Amino acid sequence: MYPRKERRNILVPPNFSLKKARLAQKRIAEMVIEKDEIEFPIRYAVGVDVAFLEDLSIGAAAVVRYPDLSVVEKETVAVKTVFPYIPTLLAFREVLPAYMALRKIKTDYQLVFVDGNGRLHPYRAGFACHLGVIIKKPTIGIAKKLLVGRISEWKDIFAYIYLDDEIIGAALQTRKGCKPIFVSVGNMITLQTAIKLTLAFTKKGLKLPEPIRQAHLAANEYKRKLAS
DNA sequence: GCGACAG
DNA sequence: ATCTTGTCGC
Repeated sequence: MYPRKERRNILVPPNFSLKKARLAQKRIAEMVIEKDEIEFPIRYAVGVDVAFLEDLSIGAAAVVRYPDLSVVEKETVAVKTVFPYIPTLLAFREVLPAYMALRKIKTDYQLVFVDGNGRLHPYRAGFACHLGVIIKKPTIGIAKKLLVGRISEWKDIFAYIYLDDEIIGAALQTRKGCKPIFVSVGNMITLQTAIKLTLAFTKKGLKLPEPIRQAHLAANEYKRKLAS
């Protein structure tokens, strides 16, 4: 039926159609704008992340100010999990909680960092593209593991990721002694700009860009609050 | 057919 | 992602 792991805490909805999901991803991939349509100068960037607790999906969003990288706002939400984790279909599981957390943000942000891939996806329609097309805002995908593609030659801390002779993302060793992170275009941005901004939003000595790191912390904070 | 596979 | 304490290294 669907890929990997038969032990899931949730089943695909009875009305789910893989064919339709792929068509949706194809449309999303076509809607992605790979041009810099960002409002410069960037003053605020928000990071979104999703955590899980039993049958709940916890969406978190954290706004970071540039260039000092201090946290100015954090919002969280909890909704019932409606879709299992299936590689390449991550967005169908996480977009709703991420979108709802983002909707609570009052700060006027110019950029969104998403915990997952953008174009670094077999159909060029990862979570960051999916969310980016929905909210019509510049998004950057940040993943901690490689989903698809091949890492080319490393040039210092940098290496492009190729898939079908096409550059779909980049690996960045943001911290010495750590595995790299994988950056890719979500929407309304260029890979080059996405790389520069990722580095600009990553604190020295830390691996992840601050918006993502803070969203992750906020999600876990809210999670243990619910658990207690 | 087999293995790989974001969070 | 989640289950979990201390511990090795820069």
